[in-house]
Amino acid sequence: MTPFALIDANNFYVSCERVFDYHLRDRPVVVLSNNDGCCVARSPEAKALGIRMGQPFFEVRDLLAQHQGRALSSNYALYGDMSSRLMQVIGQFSPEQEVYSIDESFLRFTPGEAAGLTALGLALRARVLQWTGLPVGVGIGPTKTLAKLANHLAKRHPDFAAAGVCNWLDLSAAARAAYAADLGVAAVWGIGGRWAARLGQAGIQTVADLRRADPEGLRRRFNVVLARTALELRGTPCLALEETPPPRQQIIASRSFGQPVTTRAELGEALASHTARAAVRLRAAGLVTGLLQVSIATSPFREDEPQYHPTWGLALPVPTADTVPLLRAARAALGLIFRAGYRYQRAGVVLLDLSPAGAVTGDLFAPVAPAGAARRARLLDVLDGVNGRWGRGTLRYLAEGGPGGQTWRMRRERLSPAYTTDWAGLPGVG
DNA sequence: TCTGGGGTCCTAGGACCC
DNA sequence: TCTGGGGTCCTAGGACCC
Repeated sequence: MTPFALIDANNFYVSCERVFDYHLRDRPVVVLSNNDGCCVARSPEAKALGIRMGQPFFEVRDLLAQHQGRALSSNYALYGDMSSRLMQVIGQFSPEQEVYSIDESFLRFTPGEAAGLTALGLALRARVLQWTGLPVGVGIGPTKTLAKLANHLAKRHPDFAAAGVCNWLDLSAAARAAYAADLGVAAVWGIGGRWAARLGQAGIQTVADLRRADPEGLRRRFNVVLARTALELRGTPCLALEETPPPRQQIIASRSFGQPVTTRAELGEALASHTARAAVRLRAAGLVTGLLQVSIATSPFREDEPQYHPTWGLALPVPTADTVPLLRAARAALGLIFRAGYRYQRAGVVLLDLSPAGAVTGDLFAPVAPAGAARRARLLDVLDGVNGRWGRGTLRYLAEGGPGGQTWRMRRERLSPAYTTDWAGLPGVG
């Protein structure tokens, strides 16, 4: 049994702000989303006033003022900086660390370390507080899901809240059963409101119910994710520590408007700005994109108004991280979906089909009009190079069209090792 | 003209997480 | 009047290909 710990900061954004502003202590504080629209972090005092996660700010503005509360616009540069310090301190307690989100981290320990983990949790919590000023909760368990559950107890249950540490491994079987019977199934990692309702109808209401349920039956009746969750709750690990994050699949830049917009020009300006931001992040990650997707949408809250939320993706002629072709694609996509007469509330850009910059040479995408030996040789060359670097992946190449032609069509094929020796298997070649 | 399996890609939607 | 942003995974149907 290899124990896991989950460490996460309490009310992370608010706690970051409090480190630098003494006047924010001991009073209700919320941090707001973009456009100051919603409350995305709440101090304990704000939670005590009944302010919910994601609640629109205009609904709580008066309440907050009545209690001398403060509402802050978000400062992501600050939170990002505090996050790196937090992760660095946490990482001192185990060589095996997974940074799970901006304020959460898993650690894994060796079986031999299991006995001393409660003390380690207390020490970790004290050191993080002393070195960063951030309060954290620590949950320890034999699986990631149980570490998460223990963390939930550490932060919310009176038995653990004072220490801020809950070690599932230290609990007796009777104590585990009692806590599990006390917790609704929605307290489990991966089970949200919708699933909790569906499970409730099936007679599974508490964590204890879910631990009792037969995983194979859950898989048949619901899905494999739920079956895994049930196994993890019983102490059978199904989720591994992911020390190296999996490659990114998409980069999103989207925003709501402060007020509805109606013209294509306004949408175009917003999309240009989103595209530029996404391109900056793309380059920072050392990636290129092969597909840009644009979406615009009316406000789902205005049920009295006609709704329209189209999406359009355009393949880039050449995978790129340059802003100019991306801007051009975004404008073209907008032209294909824009309809006058709607009040649009948000616009966004998604970059998809990401691959490492420089992994494929531009040569591959140059016009290769004549079919034949030269072309095959060139494709084969590149395939070797790509396969060498990536193993399996997606290869894009020009199948038809030419420099003077009007049709530039992209074809894509899944790359498999066989293709390096069997070039004839590639559609459009030879 | 009909028959058939095995695939990929795209759009859309639902669910979850932080 | 004002209702976040950035991600993941899964499913389904239609178009298209071999």
